[in-house]
Amino acid sequence: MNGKTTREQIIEAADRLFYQQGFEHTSFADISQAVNISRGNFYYHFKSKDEILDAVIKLRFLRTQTLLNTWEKHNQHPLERIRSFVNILIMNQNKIISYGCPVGTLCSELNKLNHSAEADANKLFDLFRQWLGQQFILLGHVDTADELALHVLAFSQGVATLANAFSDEIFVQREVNNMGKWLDSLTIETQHNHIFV
Amino acid sequence: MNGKTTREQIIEAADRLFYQQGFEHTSFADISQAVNISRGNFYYHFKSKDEILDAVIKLRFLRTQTLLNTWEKHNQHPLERIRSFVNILIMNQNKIISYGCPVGTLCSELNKLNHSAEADANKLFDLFRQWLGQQFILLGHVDTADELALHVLAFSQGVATLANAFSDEIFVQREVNNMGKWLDSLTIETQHNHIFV
DNA sequence: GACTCACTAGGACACATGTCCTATGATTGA
DNA sequence: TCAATCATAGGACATGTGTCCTAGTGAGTC
Repeated sequence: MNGKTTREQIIEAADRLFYQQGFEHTSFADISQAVNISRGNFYYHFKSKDEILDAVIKLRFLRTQTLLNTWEKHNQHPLERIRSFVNILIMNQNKIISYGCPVGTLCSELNKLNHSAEADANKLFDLFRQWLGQQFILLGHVDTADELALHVLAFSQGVATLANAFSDEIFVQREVNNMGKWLDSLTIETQHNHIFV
Repeated sequence: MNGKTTREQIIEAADRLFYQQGFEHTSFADISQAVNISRGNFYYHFKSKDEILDAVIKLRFLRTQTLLNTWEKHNQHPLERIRSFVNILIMNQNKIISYGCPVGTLCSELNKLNHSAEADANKLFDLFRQWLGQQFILLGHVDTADELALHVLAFSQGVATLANAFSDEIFVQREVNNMGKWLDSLTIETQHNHIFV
């Protein structure tokens, strides 16, 4: 129909619905309705609901990697790359206000469900963490790179959670500005370091 | 048995289980087992599961109010009150690492469930927001009180989310220290203002 | 002792859900 | 053209769940 295989359509619909409604609260009926296939046909493509979850996490993982690579290519300066990350909050503002952060809310839910896929979901956080850490290393903050990475990550999670609870765009913009200034102050301290990769 | 009415026991068990397992994932069987009563007996005390959720949110709301009042009594200085808030992350470290923030995760879940109680749950956030704002006003930050309150709230949410995902105590302690320094810098800027209530 | 009433136990009921099975149509390759 | 494989539809099945109903218990009261 639209060039995508049924399997791909299922994964993408599941990805969207898991984000909007949560994993547990999304039924096979929901997904099959979204893809317009029968519920029984489902098990030809996936042996279980958990298998779909795995596929969704894998998809998000690959998408994230692609995104990070894009930011690296489009921004010579590590600081600008970090700004790209922070700017997701603006770019995806509407979605975040409606449904929160896709990564944070998924990890949180799987944690409560005591689901075995929790570790895989946490790897999404790890991906950002490693990448941000790498940028801070390039900025010269070798010793504190991981701490700074976690700080930026925590910032984004906090803003996403409250943006969702309060549906407040202005708050998001203001916090992103704050974070921008904080990033500036980091570079000023080490502006002698101009070797980037 | 232990001086509590059955109704109270149900609410407290539900409060704990909703926190640990999530609202939807907690069944009547879970709660009745925790309280040691039959599942059927349940509907004598509550007409529906949603009614239990309402009672749990109400309980949390009252507990929070009590907590905030305690902090006000025990700390003359608004800055110390705010520090008390930030220190929940340390005080409840183990729970937060295991299950995240009770408020944040509940609001997030109810949002995904499109549950009518979401608004009530968000009032828990509002309670902290108003209270923190009040303290910042007392500190002299009249115009930016609400912004600062949201900033501190977002901070706590971000730290709780990552603490849960990474199970990292050191990260929590470090971020709390950072926030402490940030609070110091706020007072230094306005240390001429010494009128507190 | 009879009565009331708060409280409890146990099971029935309808419904949704994840899973599985079988039959049928579509596509492909020799 | 025909057989084999892919893909799909539809329904069966067991299970768990929220909800509801009815019978029973036990303490207190007249």
